[in-house]
Amino acid sequence: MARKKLRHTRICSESVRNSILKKRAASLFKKAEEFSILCDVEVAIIIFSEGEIQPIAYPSIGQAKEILMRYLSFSEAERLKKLVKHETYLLEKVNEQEEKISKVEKMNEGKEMDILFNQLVEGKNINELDARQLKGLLKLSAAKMDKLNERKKQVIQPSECPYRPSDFKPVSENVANQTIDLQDVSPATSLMEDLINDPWFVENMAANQNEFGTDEFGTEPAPEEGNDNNAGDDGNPKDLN
Amino acid sequence: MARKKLRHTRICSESVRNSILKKRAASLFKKAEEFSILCDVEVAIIIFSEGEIQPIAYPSIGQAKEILMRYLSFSEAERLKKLVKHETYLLEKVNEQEEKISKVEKMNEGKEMDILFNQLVEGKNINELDARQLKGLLKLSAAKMDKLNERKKQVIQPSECPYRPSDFKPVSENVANQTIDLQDVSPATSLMEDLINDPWFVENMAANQNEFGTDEFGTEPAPEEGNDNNAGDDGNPKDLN
DNA sequence: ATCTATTTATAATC
DNA sequence: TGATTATAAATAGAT
Repeated sequence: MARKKLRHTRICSESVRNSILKKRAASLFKKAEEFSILCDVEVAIIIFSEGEIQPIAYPSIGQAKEILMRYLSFSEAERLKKLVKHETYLLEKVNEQEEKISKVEKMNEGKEMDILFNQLVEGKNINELDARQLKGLLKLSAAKMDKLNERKKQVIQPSECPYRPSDFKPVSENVANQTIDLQDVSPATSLMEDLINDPWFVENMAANQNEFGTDEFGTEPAPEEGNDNNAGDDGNPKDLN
Repeated sequence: MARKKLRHTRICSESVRNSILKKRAASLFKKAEEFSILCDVEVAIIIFSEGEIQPIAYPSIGQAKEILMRYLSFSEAERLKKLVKHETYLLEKVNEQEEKISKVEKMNEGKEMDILFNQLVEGKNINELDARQLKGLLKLSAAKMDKLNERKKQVIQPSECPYRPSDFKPVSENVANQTIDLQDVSPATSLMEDLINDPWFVENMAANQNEFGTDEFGTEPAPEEGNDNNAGDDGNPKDLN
């Protein structure tokens, strides 16, 4: 600084200002260079001139960037942490959705089997089903059989449970209400009536005897008729496992 | 610089070096301040001293950070762009999953209605259903009615289609095979037999007459019996829309 | 820290 | 622009 005391205001003339800017920037960088060597420090300087997009930088734009990145590493790390957290959250959401789908699809499979079961009961030909459907139906049939056997034990040995258990619901409420009254007849008889009138039971019995898909109208009371017309079924189902 | 020409080598003494460092850093910042006012520029300086974690910065650590971030904005923007792209990808994946779920759930609803329909046919009491189930069943019943009516037209006017259409499958194949042969009897008769023996049709007729849930065994051929025991149903279903 | 002999930086001028 | 120069500012080393 010379000839006049330093001014603490902006230089009006643009040309002068630009001239001074160059000199001062060079000077500043020179001092920075000297400083960094003398004191063994890393110095980075960025100068943004109004209107200019590209800044002036020391030691160079690239090096300054590297130094500044290092300086910003702490807050950068925090920002990245948040972003990673958000990303993790989204991935978790995706996984949740996938689980939900597989759950619903499983439910769907169960319902499909229920429908197929009922269709079979109503007389659908077993030959129309594929292996997957047969497999699912066998599983469903086994479950229904288990329930029926359990009920059978309960009714055959009424001493342990003389009255109809409250949690037992006949498959067909109509049959129980109209044709049979468990309070009036012997349990064994009511069970047989119940089972005979239950299409599920009929179908399960047939399944257990390896005789799928009798071609009669399955929901019609079965035992009174001869079941000898198993049209279209050879009685030898393939091994589905 | 004074008393001796400037050294271009590192100061050995740590104490001296630190002393010089303070002076020079202050001087540098003073020049930077003067410069920024005089030339109307933004200046940011970062000084990393070896061993020190926290750097010395001008105009302040916070302001320097802001300026440096702006300087790095271009490469920063690119990084963020990539991250946002990844995030968008994940969000799209989530949306896809949600669509898939709603699709499967819709399918599920359809299957549930099918099951309910069959259960009703087998005698399930209409009172056990809730509004949603009734609504779904009404929809399903309407669809089944449409199909039946279509078939009715086809059979009543056999001139346009003298043989059984290949795409027509009786609901109960047994009934068609055993009790009725469409080739041998008049179309009208076979239709009536077909419909009378079809539990879906029976139930749909009942539904269309606003008489839900007769307490009889619904899969049993119905018309031969008096349908006057509509126990537990007042015949006035609520508006489900 | 303070002082001071020097060196450097630079505003104004050419 | 670039060089000159008078002078302000910076500062190494001593106190």
